Amino acid sequence: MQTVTSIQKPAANVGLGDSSLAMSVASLGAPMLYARNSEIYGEGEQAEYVYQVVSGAVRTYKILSDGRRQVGSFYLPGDVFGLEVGEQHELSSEAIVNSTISVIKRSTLTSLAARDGKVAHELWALTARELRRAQKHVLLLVRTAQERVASFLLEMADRTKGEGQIELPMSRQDIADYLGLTIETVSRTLTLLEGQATIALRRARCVRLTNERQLRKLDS
Amino acid sequence: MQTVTSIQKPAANVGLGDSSLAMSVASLGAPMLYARNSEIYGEGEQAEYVYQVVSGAVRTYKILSDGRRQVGSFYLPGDVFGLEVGEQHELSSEAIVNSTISVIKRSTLTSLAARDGKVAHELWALTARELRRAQKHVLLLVRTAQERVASFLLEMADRTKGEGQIELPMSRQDIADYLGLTIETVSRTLTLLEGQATIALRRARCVRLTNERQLRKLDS
DNA sequence: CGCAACTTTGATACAACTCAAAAAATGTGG
DNA sequence: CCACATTTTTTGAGTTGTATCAAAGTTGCG
Repeated sequence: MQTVTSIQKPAANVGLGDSSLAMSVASLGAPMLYARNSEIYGEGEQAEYVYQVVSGAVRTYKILSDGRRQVGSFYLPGDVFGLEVGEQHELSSEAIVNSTISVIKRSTLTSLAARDGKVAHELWALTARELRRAQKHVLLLVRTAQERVASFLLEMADRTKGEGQIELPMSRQDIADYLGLTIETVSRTLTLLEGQATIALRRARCVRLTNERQLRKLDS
Repeated sequence: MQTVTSIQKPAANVGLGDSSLAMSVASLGAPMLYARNSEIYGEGEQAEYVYQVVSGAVRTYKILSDGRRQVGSFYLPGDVFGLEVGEQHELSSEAIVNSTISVIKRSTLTSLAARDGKVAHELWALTARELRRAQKHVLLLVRTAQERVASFLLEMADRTKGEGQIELPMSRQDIADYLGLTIETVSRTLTLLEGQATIALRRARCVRLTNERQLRKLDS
């Protein structure tokens, strides 16, 4: 499960970064293949690289003292992750499914930033985006299970733009660890939402949002 | 309760910022007085200024759709807050007690940053610090009430360095809204910790950590 | 001193967790 | 392609930690 392969061809531009930084990572980065469940970096490791998902999906997480895992974020194609200001990675990261990840040396970006204030601002803005994401995560964790799941589904729908149908790359355990719930509660809540005809579960990892208005009411 | 007063003398350097940015805010900023419970800025307002606590204490927060309040952070003397990369403030902020706050125009800092890469890096680092704080907050919210309260007390002790004795500027409601609990649960948990001789409550807002080892075990 | 705000304590309710097992999906080798 | 093994997901029954509702103490200020 630890397969990591460098591939030669630059991947097609996923076209999700309108920022010059995301473009830089895409154009200057080396595309690498990570197998499902393989580690990309570990918490506490030197933060030598910055990453961008080309295809697939990534989770970042921490292991708590009691053995539970808390997922910090999910990253989808176009998303940049692993950028640190300090020397070490704050969380660990793994590929959720077989993924292509563009990898660029952090020093390349920081030396670019030293000469170009625009790049420096992009790096700052990227960290600020992560901050807003974490702040939203805090707000999520004080809500009910229904509200957390509804919010998660809407977020995924927004980010995948899959015409009302979401293909979830992650397991119930991943979702539970992101939402601060158990897999049983996530499963039960999805079943409940299905019973209300708020969503339709075509398969376990394929969700159709049949009543987005109702979901947004729960989210709000 | 909305008293805000500009005062003339620069406040004494609180000496908590070894970063040049904190120094810049302290030296270039205008000291202002904010009365207890007065708003410093509101969510969604233009983020025209950056703030540093000189004396007193500040909370940032959001109001949820159901009327509950979630406190994002507490800021103590030396702490910089209200720095945004975007145009608007993400949270609201209020003085917890009568406070002196040093206020500086954000444009002053950003134009400094445009000429001095060191300053640009400081701004970035400050946002990264907020990100780490928010990530810790996420981890806090998935733990038990005892663990949350223990962690909060240790954090406050570290930040106030009050010789094992903490003078809390904030109410039980503030603490509850920070920890994602009710005031009753916070109160009961403090009583429980007191019963275990883990802490001593000299007065409601004055806590002595009598068994820090036990608290750290809960925090871990 | 006396009132208002804050904190603590008590009794009960309920949402989410735990433990357990069935059902469904996924992968593997013959 | 099917039979089997494994993993993942769902469902069920019972428990528990925290919330809610209610009231009694405290504290601090005007």
